[in-house]
Parts: sequence; C-alpha cells; structure tokens
Amino acid sequence: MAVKKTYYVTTAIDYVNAEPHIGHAYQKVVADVLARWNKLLGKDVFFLTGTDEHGKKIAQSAEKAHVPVEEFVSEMAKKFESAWKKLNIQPDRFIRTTDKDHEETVKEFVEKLSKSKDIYKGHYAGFYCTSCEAYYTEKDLVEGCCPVHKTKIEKLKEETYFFRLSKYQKFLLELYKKNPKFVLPNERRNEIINRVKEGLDDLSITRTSFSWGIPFPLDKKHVIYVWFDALINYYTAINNPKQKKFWPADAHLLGKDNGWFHAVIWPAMLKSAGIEIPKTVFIHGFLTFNGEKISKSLGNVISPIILADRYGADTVRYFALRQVPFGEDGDFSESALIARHNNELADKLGNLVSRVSTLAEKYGLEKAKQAGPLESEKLLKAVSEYLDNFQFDRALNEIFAFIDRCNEHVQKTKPWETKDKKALYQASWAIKDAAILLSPFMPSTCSKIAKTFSFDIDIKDVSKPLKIEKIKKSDILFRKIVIEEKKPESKPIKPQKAHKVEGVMSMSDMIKYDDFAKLDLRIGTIKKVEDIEGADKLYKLEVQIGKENRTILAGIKEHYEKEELKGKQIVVICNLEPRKMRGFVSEGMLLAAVSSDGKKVILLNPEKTIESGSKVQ
RNA sequence: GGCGCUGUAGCUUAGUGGUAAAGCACUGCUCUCAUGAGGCAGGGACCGGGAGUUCAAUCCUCCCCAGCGCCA
Repeated sequence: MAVKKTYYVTTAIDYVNAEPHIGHAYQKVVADVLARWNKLLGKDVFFLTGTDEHGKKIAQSAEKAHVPVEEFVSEMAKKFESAWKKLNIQPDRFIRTTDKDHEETVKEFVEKLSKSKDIYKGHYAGFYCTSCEAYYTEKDLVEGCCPVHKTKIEKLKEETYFFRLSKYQKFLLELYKKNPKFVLPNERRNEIINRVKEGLDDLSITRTSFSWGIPFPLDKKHVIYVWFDALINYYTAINNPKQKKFWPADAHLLGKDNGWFHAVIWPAMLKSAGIEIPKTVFIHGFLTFNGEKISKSLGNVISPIILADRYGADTVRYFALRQVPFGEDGDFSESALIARHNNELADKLGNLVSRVSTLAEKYGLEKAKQAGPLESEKLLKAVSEYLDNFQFDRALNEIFAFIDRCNEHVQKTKPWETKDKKALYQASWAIKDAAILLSPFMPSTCSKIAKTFSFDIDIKDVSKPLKIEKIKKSDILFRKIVIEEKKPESKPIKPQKAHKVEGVMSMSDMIKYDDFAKLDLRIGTIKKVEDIEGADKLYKLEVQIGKENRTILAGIKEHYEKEELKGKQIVVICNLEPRKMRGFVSEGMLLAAVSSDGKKVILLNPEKTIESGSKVQ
C-alpha cells in the first residue's frame, strides 16, 4: 500500500494572558478548514494548536489573581480549548508549552544549537517592558515609558545567552529566494526580506529576572525566553516516532505580529539544529469587530463562544472565511454576518436544499446525466486551486455561484409542475457536490445535507452520479436571523472626524448618507395656530402633511404672530418620536434657522408652493 | 524620516494597455416547489487627484492626497 501523503498545519499558540476572542478564533477556523480539506483529499493530516504559557507577564497575572501559576494557566488553556470545540475546530493535538514533552524537546533543541556553536553567553542591557516581554532602546521610549503600553519601564542589565541569529542572514535570504512560498503573502515576504537585508542582531534567549519558564539546560540560573520556547512547540508535537513523518510542517499560520519570529528566527533555529525548514509561513491580517479594534479597554472582546451560540458555528466559520480575503485585515461585523447568513446560507443554500428535498420526497428521483450548467468537475478544480493558495473567500464564492446555478436549474425545469424526476435528480446530484466541497467550511451543515440525500462526504464522489435512495424533506438548515429593534452592533462604526469650516464654527460630526436618509422630512401646511395656557413660548399648531393632520408644538411664539403663520408651508420632521409637552403630544418638529445668539428664529419654507406632504431630500 | 502596500458602483471585493465585473443593497416584472425563499430584467463607477509615456491608460512612469503596514 502506498504511503499516504502527509499534511501538517499549525496555528499560533495563544498567550494565555487574555481571554480568547474572535481574532484568535479566525486563525483556528482557517487551520481547521485546511486540515479538513486535506483530510478530504485523502492525506494523513495533523493539525496542531495550543497555548503559550510561560513568561513573566503570565506569572504576574497569576499573582494578581491570587492563583498558583500552574493553576492559572490550566484554567486559561481550558477556555481556549473549549472555545475551539464550540466552533467545531478539531485539532489533533492541543499543545501547551507547559507539557512535559515540550520541555524535553526544548532542552534537546537547545543542545543541538549549542553543538552548532550558535549559543554564547553575554549581557543584555536595555529597557524592559514586562507587558511586551521585550527590550527597548532608549530612543524607543516615549517620555520614559513603553511606547506600546505607556507604562513606566524598568532599566535592566542581565546576563543572558544569545542565539547567533546574525550568522544566518545569507541562509535566510537564499531561502526566501529559492522558496518563494516560504513566506506568504508576497507583501509580507518583501517586508521580511528588506528587514533581513538590513542585518540581523543576535537574539537574547534566556532570562534571569524571573523563573516561570523552561530551565535553560546549559545554565540553571536561566530560564528560556518565552518566545524561544514557544516556537519550538511545532516541533515538539511531532517529535516522537509516530508523528515524525509529519515534519516538515506544510503551513504555519500566524498573525502579522508574529511574522518576524516565524519567518526569520524560526528557520534560523531549525537550520542551526539541522532540522528541515517548513514549507510555508502564512502571515495573515487582523480582524476588527464591528469596525473597532479588538481590545480590552474598548470592552468589545466578544467571546467566540457567544458568537457560536448566537449565530451557530457554521455561520461564524463561513462568514469569517467568506468576508475577508485571507491575509488582509478585515472587519467582523455582526450586521454583515447576519446579511450573509440570511442571503447566502438561508436563502440560497438552505432554501435550495429545502425545496429540492421536498420535491424529491413527493416525486422521487430518476437517473439522469448531470445538466450542462451544473458542471461539478469545473467547480472542484476551481475550489482546489483557490484552497491551495489560501484563497478561502474565492473558493466559497465559487461554490455559491454554483448554488445559484442550481436554483436557476430548478426554476427552469419546474419540477413542481412537470414532476420531472430527472431534473430533481440532477439538482440533488449538484447539491451533493456542493456539500462535499463545502464540508471543510461547514462540517455540521454538510453532514446534515449528506444524510438527507444519502451520500458520503468523499471528494472522490464529486461529479460522480448520486445513488438513488428514498429522500425525506430536510429540516431547516439555517433559520433566518431577524434583526430586532436595532442593537446587534455593539458599537457604531468609528466616528468621522469633525470638519472645521473657516470663519464659521465647527460643524457637527460627519454622518453617512444613510443616517440622513433616516429622517422623514416633509412639507406641511399650517392650518391652525393656538395658544397653550401657561406657555409663553409655545404655539400649538395643526399642520397638514399630505392627507394627515398633525399636532406639533413649536417654541416660536416670541418670533411669529399667529396670523403670520396660518397657511404657511414649513418643513417638518415626521418620524421623530412623539413627545409630551404641556399635556399635549407633539407629533413632529418643524425646522427653523436660529442665529448664533438665539435671538432670531426663522422658519424654513419652500421657495415656491408645493403639495403638502412632499418629501424634502 | 526610510521602505512597502492599498485607494474601482451605497457596501465587500474582481479585473484588463483599448472607458470595467461579481455578490449584497436598490428599482421593476414574475413563478409558487421552497425558510415572506426562487427566477428574470434594470439603474448606479468620470476605476483617489494631477502630469507624462502611448494611436489608446483604470491598468505603465512620476508627483500629490488619503488610509494602512514594516522599520529607524
């Protein structure tokens, strides 16, 4: 028997200092899709994710929480692990840098570097920010504080061991050149190349100022710098006889903050240790949430668990990959997610499955060749190509274009009228193919579809005839999400900058056209004007707007005589919340210009007479 | 300050040396199997601004503006 091809995909391991959020989840979903896709292709797949648990910052967090650090990290690791479960992300191993075998592998790794004479003892002096776990030079500082965290920063000089990174400049530049897919996407690769060309400093890889870390095997006073130990996790996971076959890794996925470590330091470390270099390091962008940067201080760190509960794992998975081209920054907005859920998942895919399964239950299926526009082979080819290039959004786009064609096909053949069993068969066949290709993205939905139409999720069956079984009407796959009374967005999109207009005054914040369009402005004709007892500023007006008469209270008594107002056409905001004033309900508001001192109030009216009720826009 | 990327319909994005495409949104028509779903038709972009190369530029070059990234 031929040996199966292997596929090894990893994600960044998450630093357990903060709760999992949608940014973490995004990357794990991508990795899971890659893992499932390659499994579908028949490869022997290993998918690794996990948590990064060492470092001073974590020791401090544990202290703050009054919990022993071991307990603290275990608790946090659990949160990550369960979040991934919720999203149907199924790693083959969830590694923790506190795992025993990791410690051993790290030690082994260090020995190898030491044998290559790439480790030496020296001193490191600089300003150390515990939050960043990084040193800064004096000019990096902003008024003596960390440029990132704005906190007071400690000056430290410590004995440290260095890794001879500088030695590998030439090797790295050759690597990038020889293997253009080693760093993706291309912009990132260029950035890295430019930086490496500028020269490399040796890397400090141990610390003595704290003890929460893996002991440095060459010197007991030191622990290994958290970054250095973390990188090695990818190797730990396969550093055993059973899993050795997975090395070198096919894809390391990581966010752009980690690019340098993975594209430069990691291959240099591996080279020094005499270990083969991974095939691809893919550096992707960050997600914002509802238009805002995800951050604790903004209070918008929403748990992936909540999102999965609210919208369903498959919807979240689908949306994350469909919305943003992988690699670029993007926005995870709930309104966009709901739109895609309703329009694409419910209306197109869900409805197609629903109508075809219903008709098939009623009329049955009869073998037929696959219809012209439903060319699954082409679809398979396109999707494969896109996925090979990490273009998840395009792959999904392609599949949904295919689903559109399926709906067209049903519409044209009208099986509800013609009872055309062959047409129904063709549609069911196409649904099978779409579902197989979609299964890495939406595993649970696709297995439901497979059950309804009685087929197996097997890539070899794409474009092969569907075997005929009795079919029963499918359950609803995606319930539509009804947007209740505004609200899904936790915060509005970032406010636009206010415009200053010279010589006048500062104008209000910019609004979108949509905001303006919400106003229902209309021309009204004043029919009656009455005084209100005890109110010396208010008039009670009866205004005719179209066929409707409305009561509007207006504070213009000091500026207009009753007679003056009668019959006048004015501009009214019609959809303003009604408001009680002086015992009357005001059902709108009229527009007036007010001078800066408030002394002059002039009503706005149309320049020529026009039917009352006319819209102002 | 240096290097780099991006700027295309209301939104998210494709794309090409010969004035541009898709999805959503919008408008009109229409079917009724289906989740108030589906189908058809349509409107909407001087392709950030300016200059240059060219018979011809959204696509090439230069400058500017805006946003972002990497670095110092």
